[in-house]
Amino acid sequence: MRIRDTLSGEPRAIEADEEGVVGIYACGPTVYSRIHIGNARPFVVFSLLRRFLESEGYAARLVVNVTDVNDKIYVAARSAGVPSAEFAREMTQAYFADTDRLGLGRPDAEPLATETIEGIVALIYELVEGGHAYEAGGDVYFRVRSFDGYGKLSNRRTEEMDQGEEAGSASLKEDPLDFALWKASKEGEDTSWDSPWGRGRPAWHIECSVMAEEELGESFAVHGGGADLVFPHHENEIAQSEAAGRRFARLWMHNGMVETGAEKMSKSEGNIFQLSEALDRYGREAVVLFLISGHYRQPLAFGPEQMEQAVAQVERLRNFFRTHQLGAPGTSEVDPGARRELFLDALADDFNTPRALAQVFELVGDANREEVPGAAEAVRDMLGVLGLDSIAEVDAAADAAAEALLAEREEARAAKDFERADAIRAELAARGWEVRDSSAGATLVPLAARG
RNA sequence: GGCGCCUUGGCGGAGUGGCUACGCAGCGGCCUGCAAAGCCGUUUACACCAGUUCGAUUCUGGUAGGCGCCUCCA
Repeated sequence: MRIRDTLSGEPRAIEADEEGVVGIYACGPTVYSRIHIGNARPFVVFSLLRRFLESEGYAARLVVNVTDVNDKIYVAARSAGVPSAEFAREMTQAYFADTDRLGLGRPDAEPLATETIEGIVALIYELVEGGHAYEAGGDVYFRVRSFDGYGKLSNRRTEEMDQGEEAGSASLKEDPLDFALWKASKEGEDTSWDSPWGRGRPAWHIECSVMAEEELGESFAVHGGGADLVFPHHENEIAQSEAAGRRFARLWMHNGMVETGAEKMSKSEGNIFQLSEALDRYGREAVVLFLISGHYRQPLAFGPEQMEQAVAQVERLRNFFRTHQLGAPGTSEVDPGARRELFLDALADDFNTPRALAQVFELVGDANREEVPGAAEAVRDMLGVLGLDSIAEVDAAADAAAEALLAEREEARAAKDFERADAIRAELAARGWEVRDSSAGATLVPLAARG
């Protein structure tokens, strides 16, 4: 299993630790609003990466944090008129509910920043003791120039960094490059904790350094997240953890952005499409399929047309299972096992999901042409690795009224009363059923959900 | 301005120094009472300009355009 490592810029093997565990830490959301399709991409990518690794025999452990204390949460809570802790709790629950609907299971651990305060304070204290951080007016800042490796992940040099920030404001920093580890409690902030530097709360980056270590140890296999986190978030995590003597992540993996039009979907751009709405309109299979229809590192275009395509692809796969049963007899030149190997090879090669999906569709096409023993099993297994084996499930049985109409239509057809038969077909369509005639008789299929 | 990435057929989106990616949509056909599903065929795809090469969409250089990060962001 090789993944393109952001730090070295090269494909590198994923290395399990001594216990044989592949620890994966993926940055989760800051819960100040419902998550959108773009936020769902890393959730899907890393959930499926864990799934694939497990299917390959690794013991994978996925940790996805929730950042539930943050400036934006204070702001959003205030405008919602509720205490920020309560607001964060509600949004965290909404995040769990929304991602549950993707049907990919939960990460193995989902730590909250607010439940990691003790460890956060301890690490900051350690950094201060080691000379890598300093207290100033109740805040604590990381001393960037004390860490030689700063900039190695995002390929920036400290000399070239924009230092013009906070022009005019009375910064307490020794150096404009320094970033906050701990922030003194301010007016209007209704959550705070005791620390050696007074009441306050953690700044943005520090919680991930601590949570990753608490859940996965001082060194772990993969650290992931959206490409927009490379700088400063992940750069700062490296600085915090490595300055404190940790080996930290052995490989960095970043997913590209979901774009609408030609722009990144982001809450600040206002061009968002909520995950829950996408699930309502297109169904979980189409949403998951859409999110893996492009390589994880590339930007991915989102739009109604793209989602309709995903719905149509799901339908094609579903139709395959409607007409191809498991345990099909016969012989064929087509080797489903070989397809499955190519599918797994594609995933093992920098998690190339579009290439893997092409193998699925190749086999579906082959088996639609001729009966291929084992094809249905292989397709279902491949989809299973991608969390999409629900597509193989048989349709819910039609209700009695629909079945009666279908029988009536069969009678009309037998009597060559096609006008009547077509009228019944329209009636069934209005009830959500599509009639499909075949030599084996007519069947009812649920109409596909379309946006 | 700095760093990184991208430009593939109507759309989405892989990939490769010479061999049909795949899917969606359109068109024609087969099948069908008609449809649907499925199958077959189909519209000379690789931004532009040079260079390397027997041969480049694939490598190198440049041009144009676009995106991301540099401030909160998956």
